[in-house]
Amino acid sequence: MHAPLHTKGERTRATILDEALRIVSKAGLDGLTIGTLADATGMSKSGLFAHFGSREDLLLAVLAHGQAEFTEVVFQPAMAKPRGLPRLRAMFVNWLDWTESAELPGGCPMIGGASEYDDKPGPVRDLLAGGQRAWIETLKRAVRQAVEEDQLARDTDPEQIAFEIFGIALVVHHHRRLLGYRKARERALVALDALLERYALS
Amino acid sequence: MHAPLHTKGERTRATILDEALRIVSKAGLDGLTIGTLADATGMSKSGLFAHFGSREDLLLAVLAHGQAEFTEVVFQPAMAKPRGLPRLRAMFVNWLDWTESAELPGGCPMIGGASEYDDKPGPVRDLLAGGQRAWIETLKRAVRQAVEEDQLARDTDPEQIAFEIFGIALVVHHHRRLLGYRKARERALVALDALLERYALS
DNA sequence: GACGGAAACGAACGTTCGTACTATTCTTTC
DNA sequence: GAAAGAATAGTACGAACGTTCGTTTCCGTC
Repeated sequence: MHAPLHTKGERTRATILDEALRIVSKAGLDGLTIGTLADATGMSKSGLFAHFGSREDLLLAVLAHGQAEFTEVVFQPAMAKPRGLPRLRAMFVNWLDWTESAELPGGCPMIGGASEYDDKPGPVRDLLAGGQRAWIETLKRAVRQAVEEDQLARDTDPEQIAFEIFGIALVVHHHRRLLGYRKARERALVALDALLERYALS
Repeated sequence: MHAPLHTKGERTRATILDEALRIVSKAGLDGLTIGTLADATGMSKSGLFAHFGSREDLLLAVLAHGQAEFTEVVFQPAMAKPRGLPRLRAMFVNWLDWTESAELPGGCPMIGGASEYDDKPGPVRDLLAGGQRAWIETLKRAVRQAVEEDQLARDTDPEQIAFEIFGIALVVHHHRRLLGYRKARERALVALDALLERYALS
């Protein structure tokens, strides 16, 4: 799944980041403290701290780790699907799966981090925004390819679709996590189908 | 706008809550500390603290204050509109206005609080969830009335519409705040129109 | 198996957190 | 205007925060 990690430091660093991602998922970026992360990994604060040098660097490393996992779990499998709608649908479904993945007991760390850092300029916010912008571009590209493949109407607006898809994903996340809403996934698929139907070939 | 506040305590408590709501909007619920709130209001920590008795009670009071303002700014003006679609549209537009209101420099405190507390059971989460459930019910009621008024098809699914409307509001909030996306409002209105068009009378 | 560097530890720093107590100042009421 | 009570301030607390430092333990290499 990953390239082998030779040195001891790289291995523990990887396990730290795995654990940190889980904590961020549940407690948010603000909820990730050196002390609790040290306890969770069975390390000392100072031993763990030495791997990152500052808390901000830790946050950046955790988010980069999360983005890499997102790419691996959501994006790459979708790329195995045919261009256009099948790929777009796979991206969406994989995205929903990701947000309720067992390894993320508190939902997507990037979505959670977004609302925590949307008013805190700095590298963390920049990393989050960059990742999400890239993902939006990926969605738009899939829509454009669906137009090229004659699966959607030629006047389809990729950005509008990407915008609305993002909204569906956010409301699934929100309703399921805060409200315990069980029908979220089903409703999300209905919404996606309706959205794509809007731009169906006439 | 509000009932007059007789005692001094109630007045300072109100100004504290106003300031606290602004801080929560920008920094989140976790970002609201007794110390910073005391500084922002020009009070001492202990003097301010005495108004609430605990930090959790402070958070609950701030959220209740925010919910009351939401009702006043978003819900009540919409109730002045005719039943059905006009009212539903007003709810939506007022909601968007609310999230970019000048008094909320960091966006809607309830949306922000939702992702912070969706994995932290307790009174704060309960209050947030209760408020959002009530709002969803209000949206559904407006949709049902639109059906009764023969503005939407009889097989319209109010819950699906409320679900998707919530998603549009969330993505507006997200895109504008994290990504600085300027077209959010325009795209949201397009999305709402399309959503309602789906259930238009045939 | 010994050496050298990487990795982890333990203790302590200064700061801020929420909270508790006591004292002081200001409001309200007669 | 004085007494009573509410409202605010001052001080202190233990705990947790991120961070630094010197030391110790472990790993990889010759």
